[in-house]
Amino acid sequence: MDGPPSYETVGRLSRYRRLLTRRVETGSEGVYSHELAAVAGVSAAQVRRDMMAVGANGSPTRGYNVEKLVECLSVELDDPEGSRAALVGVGNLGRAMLSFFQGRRPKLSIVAAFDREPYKVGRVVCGCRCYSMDEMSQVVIDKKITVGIIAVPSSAAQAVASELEDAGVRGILNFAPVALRISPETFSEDIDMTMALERVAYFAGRNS
Amino acid sequence: MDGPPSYETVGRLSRYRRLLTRRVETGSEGVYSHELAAVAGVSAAQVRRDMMAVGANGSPTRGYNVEKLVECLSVELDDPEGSRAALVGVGNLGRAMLSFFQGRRPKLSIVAAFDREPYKVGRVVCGCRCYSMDEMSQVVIDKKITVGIIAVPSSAAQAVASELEDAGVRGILNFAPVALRISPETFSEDIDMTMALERVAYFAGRNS
DNA sequence: TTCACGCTGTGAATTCATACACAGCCTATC
DNA sequence: GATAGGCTGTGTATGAATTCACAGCGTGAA
Ligand SMILES: NC(=O)c1ccc[n+]([C@@H]2O[C@H](COP(=O)([O-])OP(=O)(O)OC[C@H]3O[C@@H](n4cnc5c(N)ncnc54)[C@H](O)[C@@H]3O)[C@@H](O)[C@H]2O)c1
Ligand SMILES: NC(=O)c1ccc[n+]([C@@H]2O[C@H](COP(=O)([O-])OP(=O)(O)OC[C@H]3O[C@@H](n4cnc5c(N)ncnc54)[C@H](O)[C@@H]3O)[C@@H](O)[C@H]2O)c1
Repeated sequence: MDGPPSYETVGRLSRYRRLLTRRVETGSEGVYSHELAAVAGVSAAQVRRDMMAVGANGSPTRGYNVEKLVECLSVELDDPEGSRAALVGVGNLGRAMLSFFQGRRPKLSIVAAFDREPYKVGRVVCGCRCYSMDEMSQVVIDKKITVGIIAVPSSAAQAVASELEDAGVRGILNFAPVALRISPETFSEDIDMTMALERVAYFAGRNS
Repeated sequence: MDGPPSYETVGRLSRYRRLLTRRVETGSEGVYSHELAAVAGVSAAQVRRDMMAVGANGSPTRGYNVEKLVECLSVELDDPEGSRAALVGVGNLGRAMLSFFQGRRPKLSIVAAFDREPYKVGRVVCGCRCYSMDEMSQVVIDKKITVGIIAVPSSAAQAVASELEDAGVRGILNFAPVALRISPETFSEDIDMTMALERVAYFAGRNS
């Protein structure tokens, strides 16, 4: 079970790091797989498997060293040069994203926003400048942007995805409820909030 | 492979319905599994399996009747009396949710908002009244609310989840990046946007 | 020094979702 | 009426992710 961490593993690694970052502030030295498992909401065996995937090793008596582990996870997760993201669609959701991610993580930040509405272009939202769509390819190159976030209406999502790809972006986080047709070179992940809410309503009714 | 639709299947059913709703407006009579599969971004076999799960059947020559199918999916997905949701945390993300879901679907709507900030209580945001946290148990009963949406900071998420459960909610959509400890009676789904963005950045770098 | 405990690391088993592959069928066509 | 084509419905296979289960080990106690 070696090789690069899988899709699911990478997601959990991200969560582990966030939880451990909190814990390091409380001054804990070590953490056991079952402790991390409890706060992360997974099994202890799962945690140990994930640790194997990043080559972290713990001691049977002290568990995993928290600081070492955060460092190890960061080496795996963060690009050494950092990653920069562009947000397309400065609407309600887009503004929420901008406000949330501004200045949160040095290695991963939203450095540009795009919108087609002329009255939004040129404005600075949450410390992030909004550009016109025409400027995308230039801005993506200048700012070394590798990630795009699509927060436009679903009717515009496919066009935006293609523009992002053409500009050189290699990862897309898509909030629009459409299946994007993109090159297999480009990684994409969809977050469909409507689907999620409908699913919760479905199973809430079933568990009544 | 009978029995109730699985977690993943329910999610796809929701997506199918949305896609088919658009299609019915264009006047299409029937749809083949491979057509629906293409727009949904899944395989044709997957579509047919999902159709089996809801007991929908198509004809080898005409495919599935679109109107019948939407009806069939709605019978499966929608509670006959409708589902009503409460949003907790009228911040950036909460307001985006409110504006997006207002008046969108008759069988699933956000009918109340809650926040602890006194200056938000009593205001109407996107047609939805904001209540104080003290009013939760009463409002949940009065409005027959079965679903809760958690959009508060992660430090407050567990407390809010417990309050929602105590009030009688049986399904929770959680945006805070913490694993909720809730009764197994209650269904919960997490949407962790930070994790999703970190994952996209990770695989974007890898596919460079 | 010896022993017992509890955790790590990991092969094996299990579970679950998805994809394959084809029998059966309906329709259109000749 | 016979035939060919293409799609549905589904048993089976494949593949991936998770869990089980335990050997190995370091530590602290007796
Ligand atoms: N809670 C939510 O907000 C929510 C929930 C579920 C799904 N979504 C999805 O997220 C996406 C965004 O939702 P929202 O609520 O922020 O929408 P919104 O209407 O508030 O914002 C959309 C923004 O995109 C811009 N835009 C439109 N077409 C564009 C184009 N071709 N190029 C560039 N910019 C363009 C608009 O000017 C606007 O600023 C939608 O696809 C929606 O389906 C949102
Ligand atoms: N793009 C985003 O907005 C984004 C991205 C990733 C994660 N999240 C998560 O979503 C959640 C909400 O994010 P946000 O950006 O909307 O935050 P926000 O700070 O804009 O809003 C939080 C709201 O919750 C209210 N609140 C705080 N404590 C409360 C309590 N105990 N009871 C009731 N209300 C309370 C606050 O008054 C505020 O209105 C957070 O957990 C965050 O981690 C958001």
